[in-house]
Formats: sequence, C-alpha cells, structure tokens
Amino acid sequence: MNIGEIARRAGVSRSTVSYALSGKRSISPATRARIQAVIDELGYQPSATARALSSGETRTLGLVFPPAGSHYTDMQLDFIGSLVEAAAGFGYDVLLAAAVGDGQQGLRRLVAERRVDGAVLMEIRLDDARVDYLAEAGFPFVTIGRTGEPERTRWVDLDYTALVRSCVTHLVQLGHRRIAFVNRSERLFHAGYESAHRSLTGFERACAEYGVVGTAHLCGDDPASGEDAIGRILAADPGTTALVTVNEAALGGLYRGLAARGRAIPGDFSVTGIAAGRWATAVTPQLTAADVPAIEMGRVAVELLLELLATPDVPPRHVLLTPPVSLRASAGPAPASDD
Amino acid sequence: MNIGEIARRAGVSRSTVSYALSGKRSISPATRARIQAVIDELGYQPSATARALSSGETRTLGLVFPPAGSHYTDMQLDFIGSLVEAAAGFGYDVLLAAAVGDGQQGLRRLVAERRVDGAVLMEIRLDDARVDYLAEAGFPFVTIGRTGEPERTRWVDLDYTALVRSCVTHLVQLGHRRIAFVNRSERLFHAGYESAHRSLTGFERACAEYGVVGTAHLCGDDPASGEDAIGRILAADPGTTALVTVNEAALGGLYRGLAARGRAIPGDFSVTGIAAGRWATAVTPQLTAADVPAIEMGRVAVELLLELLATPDVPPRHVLLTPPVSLRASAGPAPASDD
DNA sequence: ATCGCTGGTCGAACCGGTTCGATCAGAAGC
DNA sequence: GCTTCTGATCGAACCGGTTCGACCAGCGAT
Repeated sequence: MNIGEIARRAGVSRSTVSYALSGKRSISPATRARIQAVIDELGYQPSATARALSSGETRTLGLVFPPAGSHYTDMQLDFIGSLVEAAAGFGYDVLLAAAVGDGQQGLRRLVAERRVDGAVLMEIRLDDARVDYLAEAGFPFVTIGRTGEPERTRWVDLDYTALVRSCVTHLVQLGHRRIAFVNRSERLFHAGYESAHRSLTGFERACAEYGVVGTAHLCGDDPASGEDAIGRILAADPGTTALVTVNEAALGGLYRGLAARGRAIPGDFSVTGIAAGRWATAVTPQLTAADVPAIEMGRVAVELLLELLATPDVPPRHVLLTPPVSLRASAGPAPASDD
Repeated sequence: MNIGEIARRAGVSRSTVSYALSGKRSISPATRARIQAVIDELGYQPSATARALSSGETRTLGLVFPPAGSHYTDMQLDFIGSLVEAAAGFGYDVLLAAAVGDGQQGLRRLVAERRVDGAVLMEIRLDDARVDYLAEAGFPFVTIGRTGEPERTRWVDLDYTALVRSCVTHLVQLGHRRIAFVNRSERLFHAGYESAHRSLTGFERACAEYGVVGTAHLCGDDPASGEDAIGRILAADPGTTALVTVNEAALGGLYRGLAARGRAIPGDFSVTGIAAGRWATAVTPQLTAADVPAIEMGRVAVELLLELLATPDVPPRHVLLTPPVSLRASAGPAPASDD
C-alpha cells in the first residue's frame, strides 16, 4: 500500500501519482480521476515518514513538557490543549519532549534528530539555557513566556508586572494598606522563572508607588504550602488584610489557612491574583483575578512559529497580553482598621 | 552532516558507520574509535526520520488528546505527563493527536500515515468507535479505561464500580441513609463514558445492598453545574446528608452550593468521591476520596503498549486498579435525623 | 601447503515518498 | 507544412538511514 502500488494499479508512474496528489504539476482530468479511484478503493494515505524524509519537513512541532512530578497547573494544560488544536488546524502534529533533568536532553533529541520543524518552550526562565541552545543552533522556536533579554526571540507572554500591579491597585482602591504577595516556590524563583520575578517586581513597584506596606512571600506549589504561607504572612504582620497571588496551585491552601485563622473572605481578608479562569471560578468564594488567556496564548504561539517556518527571515515578533482583572467575590473593602 | 559525511571523514563506508552505531556487526576497535572521534567532533546525530523510514519504526507513540473545549481534569494532565515520561524512559516520544470532531480524524491520521508505532486512547466509551477502528486495522493500541467488551483489548483502568461502592460503604458506616451521587455530564454519560456508567452501577448496587436511599444526578463538568446540582439534590430530597462524586471539575461548585444552603461539611453534610489526590487536598475541607493513581496508570499504559510492540502475539493483558479511599476531612458521622 | 572459517569491511538495494530534466504528442502560429 | 510551444507523463536521482550478500585477509586445523 505505497505509492508504487497505486501507480501500478492506475497504470501510471509513481511521479504522476505524486503530482496528482500534490497538484504541483498539471495532470489530465482522466488520469487524475483514475488515480483517485484507486486511492479511494485502497484507502491509501502517504507515509508521513517518507514524505518527511524527502521533503525535509516533518510537519510536526515540538513541545518541551514541564518536568514530571512538578505540579501542573490548569494553565499548562490549557496551553497544551490549545497548541495541539491550533497546530492541527494547520496540519501539524505536536510531539512532546519530556523535560527530564534540566530539560535539555529531550529538547536536544527533538532538534538534533530533526524530529520536528520547530519548537515551543514554556516555563521560561530569565536566563534560560534551552533558549540559548536553540538560538545558537538556529533552530526555529517560540516561547510562551520571555527571558530577561526578550528582544531577539519570538514569544507570547503575560505582562505579569502590569497584572500584579492591577491587583494591587484594585486592593488599594478598596482601602487595603497592608498587602502580602504570595509568589511561586523558592525553587522556581531561584531557578529564575520569569513570571515569578516579573510579578514580584510589579508588586514591589506598585506598593512603593501607592505607599502601602507590601511583604512578599515565596510559597510551594501545593495546598499545604499555601496554608503554611498564610501562617507566615499573619505572623510577620497580623495587620495584613489582603493578598495577591500568582500561585494557582497553592490557592486552595491559602483559603484554608485564612479560614483556619478565622479570617472570612472577603469580609476580613481579600484575595486576588492571576489564575486560569476555570480555577478562579472553582474556588469559594470565586477569585477576583486576572484570567490567564491560556487558550489564546497557545494559539498565538503556534501562529508565531508557523509564521517563522514559512518565512525564516521575518524579524522577531512578540505578543504581550494584559487581560483585565475579573471582579468576583474574593476581594472587598478593607475591614475597619485598629490603627 | 549525514552518515555519508561521517563515513567520508572517517575513511570508511556508510554501512560501516551504521554498524558501528548500532553494534549489529562487529567492527574493529581501531575503526570504531576513528568513527566515534568524527561523530564527537561534528556532534552528529542520525536523523530520526531516515531511521524511521528504513527501520519501519518511528519510536513514537500516539496519544489521542481529549476533545478540545472539554474541561480537562488534573487526572488527564497527570496521564499525559506520566505517559511522556515513561515513554521517554524507553526512548520513545509521544505525539499528540487532536481529537477534533468525533476524535476519529486525528487518530486516522496517526495510524494511516504511520506516524506512530502504537497508540494510547483515553476517555473511553463503553462502545467506542476508535477502539473498533484500531482493532479492525490491527494497529497496536492500549486504552486507559475499558469498553463494554474488555476481554479482547489491552487496558489499564480503575474499578469505578468498586471504588464508588467503597465510598458508599464508608458513608453508610458513618450512619448516612440518604445519599446522592453526582455523576459526570449528561453529554458524557449519553456518549457512553465508561467511568460514568460503571460508577453509577456501583452506586446503585451498593445502595440497594445496604438498603439506603440513593439518588443519582448528572452534572456538567464545571463549578457552576456543581452548584446547580446541589440545588437539585436538596430539592429532590432535603433529607440527603451525603454525596459521592466522580465529577472532579464540579467539586468546587458542590462545596459552594452546600455552603450557600448552610450545610457545613462535614458537620451537616458529607462529601466523598474519586479524584486526583492533588485536587482532593486542594479543596477545603480536604476531600475524603479514592485517589486516582494517574501517574501509575500512565506508566502501566506505556508498559503494556511497548510489550505489545515487542511481541505482537502476546495475549491481551489488563490492569484493574482499586486504590483505597483516603480518609480526609470532608466526611463525618451523619447528623441527628429528624425521622 | 591447503582448506575453511571468521572478523571486518564494502557496495548495493531498499524504505516510500518528492522533484528535476527529458520526452512526446497535439495544438497553435505563420 | 514546418516550427514552436504547452500540457501530460515518465524515468531517475535524491532524502538519510539500515541491512543483506559478497569479498578479502588472516588464522587455525589437518
């Protein structure tokens, strides 16, 4: 069931079948019909492998999957789903590379063995060895998130600095004057995760600008750590009345910690942050948050990458998104102060 | 930078390089060293595509990704992560197929274009066209979940019937006599999702056996539907004091609905179910539930599939898992009855 | 000294497509 | 009626590996 078989049955040469399929040369209607009939009868589909070998295109995109055992967020899942879907729309498949160890190994395989035409990276660090590797190798890639030197690469990202600032602004307008920031884990922060750093920057700047007391805390990506973080926050400053978080996975623990300490949300304590919309509406009370447009981001990433594959010389394009803060139920006016 | 280039620089034939790499024929130490030196110098890696074409193996596994727009659960994400990781451990990559439309199209592409050596299916229905298609095509595959006719295929699955039964048993032992069951969405149920049907069976049988009142409800896979389901449950039988759910995505809404109606968990109302352990610990109070061993299931799926690829004639193997119910905080003794 | 075996290597065919250049028939141009 | 052009098709080379059969040298056995 290869192209030779089709050619034989249709009484033409292999190249004629190929041209009939690709349309790259004109074929007489009669011949085309005969070939098509044979193809339909046998249910023939050309081998992707053979096609890739001769054409030099795999029509596959690589995605470096976040390290296993890490705590996946809804956001990541939405990225993957939308990447796959968007790629499928363009006739591309998505190949996942396990990011074992430092995440380099799987990526190198994809690239060096030429399994994919281009790559999408997520979980970007300010200083990211994977980005350097791909850039140096001249391999086409796009990142979801951006490094500390973003001008030379292609990416789609959230403006974490601005988003956290918006959350602080909202809280300040509600009268809060002592605000905590719950960042992601110490491990991720020290690894240089860009979102963790950029959101901290946004928090510190906003607090300074508004002249409010802001204390930042790192927090593991799980509910237990979230609960623990609440303890640390209230121990450090019992007068804290609100928090901003970018730690979706810890959110359940944050809520639980507040409840355990008798702080009602939003009566006694307000919570805001950045999270997938689905997650924000799953908790009680629903989270006032900037909803990560993960699906749009995945789609944009694919579009940027395919644009690069089609015309390798286009200058780098970037897309920086700043979704609005959706007002829900977890933030309210600051309680009367004891000051 | 292909094998011919290596051969030329090492002063040997292409086949000698190939044998040096694969070890399938003996090569003199001197020659081997010379070839290796050239390879190291140039950083040569054989093209996966060319290798696949001639060897007939892509060393890639296909995964049909759950339909887009559906609500992904943590479970699914863990499946994917563990599949990728387990596959990587055996030198395989994972290719995602978008399940657009009925999910057949992407699968057909993977199979007909021979992009993958084998496939993993999830979100299985009792009567599943994809399974029939693969079985008929004689294409190697494994399912996470099983159809209504499970003997002839290879799968790993949870024993939903037994797990729901365990939840009911636990509630009955706590004194509950009026129990609700929150199933997955009407759409999924009518599509024949096996977990939805098998868990309903388990619920009905257990209630009948213990002689307790059990009412089953379908519920959309989102928090809002969960909230709505609580309304329906309490309207249908205000005396309900506990529920069992397999609807992870609705859980937040279930909690919210109960809170809105003044039912404290677990004081007034107990909640149990089947969920990813991470999700179960994220909510407040933490969910007493059978924790889905998603990571193990993904690993087992890969092992079953690779076993099949290695020895195509092995008889079908199945793995049915029954994780224990983890006692957490969401279920307690039934409140004093008004009866 | 001869035979046979074996370890090491090479050349060629093959996997299943794509694509270039050449060929040929028929139509158009003059 | 002869050239020229165009549309349709074919054969061969190529993509980058793997693998089979053949060959040759060197060694041990007789």
